[in-house]
Amino acid sequence: MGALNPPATEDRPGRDRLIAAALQLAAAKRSFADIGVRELTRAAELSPGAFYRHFADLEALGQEVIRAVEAALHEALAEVWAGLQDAEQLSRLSLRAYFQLVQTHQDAFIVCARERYGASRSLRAAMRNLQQGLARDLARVLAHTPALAPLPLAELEAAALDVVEHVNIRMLDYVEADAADRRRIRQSTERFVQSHFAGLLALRPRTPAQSAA
Amino acid sequence: MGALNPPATEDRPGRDRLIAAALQLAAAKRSFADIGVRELTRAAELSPGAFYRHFADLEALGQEVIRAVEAALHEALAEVWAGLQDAEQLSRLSLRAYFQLVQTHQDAFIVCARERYGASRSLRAAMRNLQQGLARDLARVLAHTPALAPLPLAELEAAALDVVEHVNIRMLDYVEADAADRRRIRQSTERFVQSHFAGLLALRPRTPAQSAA
DNA sequence: AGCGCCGGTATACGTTCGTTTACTTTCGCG
DNA sequence: CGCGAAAGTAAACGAACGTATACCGGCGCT
Repeated sequence: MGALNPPATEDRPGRDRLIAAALQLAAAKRSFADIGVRELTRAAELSPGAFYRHFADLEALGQEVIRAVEAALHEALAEVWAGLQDAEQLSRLSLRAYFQLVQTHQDAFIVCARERYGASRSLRAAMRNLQQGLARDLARVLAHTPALAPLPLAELEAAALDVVEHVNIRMLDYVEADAADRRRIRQSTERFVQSHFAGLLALRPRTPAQSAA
Repeated sequence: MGALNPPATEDRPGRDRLIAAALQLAAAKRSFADIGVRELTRAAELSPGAFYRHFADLEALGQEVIRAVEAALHEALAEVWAGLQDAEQLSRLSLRAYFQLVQTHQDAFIVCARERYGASRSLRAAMRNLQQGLARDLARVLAHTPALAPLPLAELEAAALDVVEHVNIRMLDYVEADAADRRRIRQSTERFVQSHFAGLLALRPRTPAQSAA
């Protein structure tokens, strides 16, 4: 997608202007559902009809943005996880990469994060999918750490999903905060992650052989 | 407020019809911001102008609904916490009361919960306030349980806020789920709470006394 | 050279909307 | 009884909206 990965092979300036304008407007207005086609084309300096040359409706545009965000997220985290040598650093490095990514693509990430609770059923579903995919990947990585390896994968995935959801929300506060608060939010988010997995282990019955969920 | 606490001393049928219709519409459309005055008055079988006899705008109506929800929540939880004799039962009983309340006032609770991430800055703030108040009350109760008493109150409040936020989100899934999924969601929410506080204790440097709550 | 598609424009149609205004009805109360 | 406030109505205003249609220039091909 144009706005995140510079176009390379594709060259559709009008389309890219539409996406960029949509991100700006949606970031300001809280959701794709809150922007109108006319308003959007006005911001992109196009005529109203031009929108339909590229998208069937605003939801289609939203779906594309979410796909792009998912790709960027996946790539960044895969890189972190590939170069990981110390399991202790997993949460710190992952969260660092995540918040960095958010900072460079603020609008896209904010808008997608909000869409998780937004008006459009299909965009909500797309975001839930994104989160579940992320949680599955994360759980696989967690399963390779010595501390968490004994836990059943399903439990790791559930916990990972809790974490992903929590981070999603904290990020919404993050982008609206000033520098000092941002540091605080990053720290408390990391505490949350640590604490959540620590609790998972602490609640595990003493003998790992016994498991009934 | 009319829709939650039957009117008693106050009798303003038009106003109550407006609130009821707003809850229905907002629950269907995902937010107060997505309904229009005309649409609302049409649903309430009033003329468009009638709305302004009762509210300055839709946000004012939203504020009132949030106040009512806050009152209902506060009352129900205060009752649970007052009659509590076993600290082990805190999370189970609180969540039971909460989900019960949600079930009987579905629309109001859904809409408010969503407004936490919604388009209106002031409604978002109101919901954040509600959550913080809840977290403060909860932290005070937690501070009286033997297991958590040694933790600093600020830490308890932060953890309580995490819990409140998590529950808020799970509830959104809850109301859209069928009976079987609802049971699952209630259980996993309780696991989350347990695990979160267990992790808080586990990460505490010097606390050999265990007895997980 | 000619054809067709792609991305763009201008324009028009019918809705829907928020809000204001001026008028009416009802009713508690001094 | 009379009157003022509260709660309702109808009607009108201009504005914004989504979408359809018809038209046009440039580009890539054959």
